[in-house]
Formats: sequence, C-alpha cells, structure tokens
Amino acid sequence: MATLKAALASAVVESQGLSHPSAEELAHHVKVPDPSHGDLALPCFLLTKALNPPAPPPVIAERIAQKLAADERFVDVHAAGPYVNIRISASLLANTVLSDARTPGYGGGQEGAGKTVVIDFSSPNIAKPLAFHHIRSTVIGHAIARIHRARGWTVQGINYLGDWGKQFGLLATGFERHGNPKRITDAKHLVEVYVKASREADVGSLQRSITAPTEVRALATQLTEARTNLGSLPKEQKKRTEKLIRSLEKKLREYLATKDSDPLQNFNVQLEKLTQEAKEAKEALEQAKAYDTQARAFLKRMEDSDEEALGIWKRYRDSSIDEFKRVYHRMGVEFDAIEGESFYSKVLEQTIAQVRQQPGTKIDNGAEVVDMVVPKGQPPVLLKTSDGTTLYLTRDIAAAIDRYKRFKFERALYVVAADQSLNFSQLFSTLKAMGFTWAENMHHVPFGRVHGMSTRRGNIVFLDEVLEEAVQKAEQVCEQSDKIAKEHLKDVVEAIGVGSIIFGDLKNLRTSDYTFSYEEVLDFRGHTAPYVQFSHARACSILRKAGGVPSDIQPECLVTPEERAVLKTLAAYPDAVTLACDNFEPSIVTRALIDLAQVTASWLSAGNKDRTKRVLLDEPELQHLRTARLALVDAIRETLAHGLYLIGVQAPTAM
RNA sequence: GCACCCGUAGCUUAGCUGGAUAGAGCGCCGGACUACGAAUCCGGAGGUCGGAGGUUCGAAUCCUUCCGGGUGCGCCA
Repeated sequence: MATLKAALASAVVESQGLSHPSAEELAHHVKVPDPSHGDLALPCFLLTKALNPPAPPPVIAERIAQKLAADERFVDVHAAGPYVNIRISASLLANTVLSDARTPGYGGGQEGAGKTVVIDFSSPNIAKPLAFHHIRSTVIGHAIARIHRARGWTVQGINYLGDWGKQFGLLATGFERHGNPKRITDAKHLVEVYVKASREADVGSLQRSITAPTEVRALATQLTEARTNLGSLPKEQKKRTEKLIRSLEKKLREYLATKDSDPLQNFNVQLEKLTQEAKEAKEALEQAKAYDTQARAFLKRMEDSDEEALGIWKRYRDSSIDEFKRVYHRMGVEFDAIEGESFYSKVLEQTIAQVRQQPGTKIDNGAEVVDMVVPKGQPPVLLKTSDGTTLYLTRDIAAAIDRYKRFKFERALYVVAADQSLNFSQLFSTLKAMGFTWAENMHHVPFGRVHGMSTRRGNIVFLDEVLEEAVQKAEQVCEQSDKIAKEHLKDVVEAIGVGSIIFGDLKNLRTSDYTFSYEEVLDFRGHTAPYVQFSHARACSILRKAGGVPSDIQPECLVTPEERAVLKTLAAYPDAVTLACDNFEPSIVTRALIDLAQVTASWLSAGNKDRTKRVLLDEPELQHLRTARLALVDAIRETLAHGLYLIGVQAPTAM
C-alpha cells in the first residue's frame, strides 16, 4: 500500500506544482478510507498554506480532483468536502499486488541491510523451570527477530541465561537437604528442590509475617478512626478520607488474605491466625537466615573460582539447558547464541573499575553503589553487595559493553517484562554516564502480564504442559477432520496446538496485559491461529485441485468488491511488517494476517451463493478469470505462509 | 509518598503517531450447505472512547487535573 500511496502523493505534488510538502511527506498523510469512499483518500487541510495564494481545503480538493481525473491510474476521482477520494484502477492495483505478493518473501525489505540488531529474549533463569510466563519474552522476541531479518537486518538473537547469582547457591545448598542424587540431571526434580529451598530461605517474607500482626493492628485502628471521623468532616476532606479508607481496606485485605468487602468482619479470628503464623515464622527465621547465608556463600565461592562449586554449578546448568532446548525445539524457536551472565564473571572486577572511573561511585554500608545522575525518585545503582558478590545489573553492564564490541549494533533490544523497567533505565543511564553514546540505541522492549492461568505446583505452570494441553485439545477437534491424512495428523495437531498458544499471545499488543484461555486461543473461529491456518490450508487446497497457476494472467479482470478487498489487504501487508519492525510490535503482523484470512474467507464464501464468483470455473470462456483468481489465491497462500512464519507459527497445507 | 504503564460494546480488544459515521472477535438474535473446505459466510442489536477542563478548523489519539486499576522503588533476578 505504501507504493500506491506514494504514487498518489507524487501525482498530486506534480500536478499542483507543489514545492514544500514533498511527495514523501504527503504520502504519509494519505489515508485508507472506508471502502464506500474509495481506495485512498487525501485530506487537504495541510495543503491550505502550501498553496499560493492559500485556499480553503474544499477548494484545493476540487482543484486536485480535476487534475487527477486525467490520470488513468486513478478512477472515480472526486472531491468530497476537504477530501479527495480516489479508486485505484483495476490494472494498477491487481498488477502491483499480484506480481509482488506471489514472490516468495513478500513483506520483506532492505532498509535494515548492513545493520545489526541484537535481540535479548527468552532469557530464563537456570535453576528455575521454563514456566508459562516465559512465553511472552520468547515468542515476542523470536517474532521481532524474524521480522527484522525479513527487513534486511543482520540479527543476533541471544538467549541470555540467568545462570549466575544467588539462586544457584539456593539450588546447590537445597539439594544437599532435599535432593535425590540419582535424579540430579532430572530438570523437574531440580525445580522441586529449588522451589522448596527458596521458600525455606525466604527471609523477607518471614520477616513480613513476623511484623504482620502489629501492622495489621495499626491499620485496623487507623481504619476504624477514619470511619468514625468520616461523618463529621467537611466535603473537601471527605473525599480524601474515603480514598484513605479504601486503600486501608485494600491493604488489610491483602494482609488477611480475605475477600470480604469489610476486612474487619472477622478481624479477631484473622488476627489470631496471623499471630500464630508470626510465631512460626519467628522460629523459622534463624534457620532461613542460615540457609540464605549458605546460598550467598556458595555464590561467593563461584565468584572466587572454587572448583567444586563451579563443578556443581556446571552440572545444574547443563541439565537445565537440555530441558530448555527440548521446549524451544517444540515451539520452533531458534537463537543465534545461547549465552549467560556467567560469561562475564571473569571481567566483572574490570567492569566495576571502569564504572568507578566516572565520578559518583561510593561505598555505602559496605556495598558499592553508583550515585551518578539518576532521574529523580530513582534509587542509586548497586554494583556490589556488602558481601562482595556482584549483582545482575553489574553483569548486564559487562554484557552490554561486550555486545557492542562484538556486533557494533545499530539497535539492541531487551525483550523483558515491564516490571523490570527500572533496571533497564538504570542500565542505560549508567552506560550513558560512562560515555557510551551507543547506549542511545538500546531499548527495553517491555510487555504486559498474562492473567487467568491457573497455578499448580507451587505457583509454577510449566510452559511445556501448557503446550501439551493445547495440542491435546487440538487433537480432539482434528480427529474429526477427513481432510488430514493419517500420517500427517500428529504434525498438524502439533502445529495447531502450539501455534494457537503463540498466536494467542502475539495477537495482543505487547504492552497490554491479557487474559489467557484455552477456549479462546483454540477457537477455530475468531482471532486465532486455527482460523488463519485454516484459511491458508483452504488456499492450498484450491491450488492443489487446480493443479497450479497458469502463466497467462490478466490481473485487471479482478474487479469484484471481494477481490478488491483481498487485493488491498494484501497490499497492506508489507506496511504491517515495516511498522511491526520499527515499533518492535509483532501484533501488527498478527492482525494483518487476521485481516487477510477474513477477507479471503469472505471472498471464497461468496462463491457458494454466486457460482460466477468461484475460482475454479469450468466454462471455457471464463478461463481468464479462473487464472487470475488462482493467481490471487496463490498470493494469499504465499502471504499467509510468510506472515505465519514471521510470528513463529506453522502453516499446514491441509487440516 | 515518588516513578512508570493502563481505563474504548456484557467479555477480550483494534484504531495506522490529530482527520470523514470509533473497527473486530467472543457471547446474544436472525439467516445461508446436492461444499472451489459450513473448522465458513451474511445480517442485526450493543459505545456519553473512565470524568472534567484545555490546545486545534478537527481529539479515542496531544497537554493539565481528578477518579479507578497495575507495576516498580539500595544489597533478588
């Protein structure tokens, strides 16, 4: 569509002899209106001042319309108030689209040629499982990688494992207590051990439990007071107090883990419970502190290159990676490199020294902090704990510097959940303060949370189990299909099941939270993978029946409203890919696919009622229509397959 | 308390960086199969775009403020 918009814009600029909005600028303002108005529309408001003498928009529109009427590329040119509406001639539209869209790789481009983008995505923590919440970083990052590659970029997709840090200490020391040495390579077992160990060493939440009764009592007193005062307050203060009451009630509900609208309802019973919990927490606290210290000590040993500790670490790391690889393979996700924080353990001292050269570092309570210019309200950056071990951020600084050295990237993206925004803001501002101007090209690509996923097994939902469940549900439906050859059933079911999970994620705007439901993502109607996959399979089926597309195509005979709708949607596809690339937003591609699947289904179904609208026409005198329509089906097939590939979803040829 | 993100139909959500009557999907109501694949299609009902101001010829979109929700806030990652 970009090329068609450009054609219109340059025609306008030439015909009016304009000098200052360039054709390129003007093309940016060309709209795709409601089909009843035409194919393209140009609002003339912004041209009022471009003309000498200036004229009101409707007059300009009229003038442009008169000039353009002679251009045979555009038909039905007319001014409608301040707009010029045009229809693209059948031959221009169909010729452009059919030749482009049937070329493999349609939607690709070259604006990224010679540039490198580094994409950090998936990046799970070793020692923890690949859980459902990893889905977002994994599929979004993978799609962004493929989209960039399609636009000509050189892509370095890095799975940057969280393979260094305290969590390893927790796992190693926890294994001594709870582990079964025979199952040391069993990833699921390691997860159980880790979950148990991290709970036992969770000093923070024990301390919260201990202080909870006191806090709760204070909150309750405040609440009761606020409530009694409420009646006697003047209007102004009343609102404030009401707000306070609501927030107090909310806090209390959290503490008491209750859903009662009045948290004070069973207050004494609840308080009793909390008091009991506090007592238990007090007893567990010393032990937890000891476990926590052990875990930290283990990390210290790792950082001091203790061979035994490193040996244990490596064993856990290897078995985790094996498990991850299995799931990635199932999802069709590839990386250019699997690296990890551990890669930088050797250069951390050097990195810290490098940071220290800049003004603003200091030791605070035994911890090394950077107190450079950070935006107001933000805490200083911590480089080292008071035990002398490094932090996640320290390792990220080292990794960023190394990545720039290696790749000289034009863009570096971190596809990481939105709740880590602060860390990235700290990372980037530290790098900038160190004088690295390339840090301007680093972006945190945040994403929202997934709701509605029921939790099992201690709050962890395994990604693999979600995939498996989706595949099983897909199988129940597919078994009834007579279109799938027995030997392909398993592959098709896998493509639909896994695809529906990926698609269900990528149809949502990256930054918004979404609610997951199997029913929704696997619905064969609506905005789902199966729906788009079905459209693709149907196109393949027609092409199979036709035995391919003859070569004597006359694109200009594609003139029905349905065909034009399909052509325009096809024309919009490359724009979607470009936009998705520049905004790091795969959902734009996903939605373009939904649109295409929809107009396709609509077109093909029109043939059910009106036989003359069918593709596979038998009449000898209609063979030119048959051929042109087959070419259109082929363009649809090619585009759907390409788009599905970009978002990492398979496209079966029959289902 | 401070910072960032988000409020669009009953539900899930688009809205192309300010343009024509705010588009979909699910659900609901009503239609279309001797099928180029009905796993589909066509039609209908359903919206004061959280509220109030402001900028503009023009605001769901930009600014201010209020209401409501989420997340983060020095030794976890």
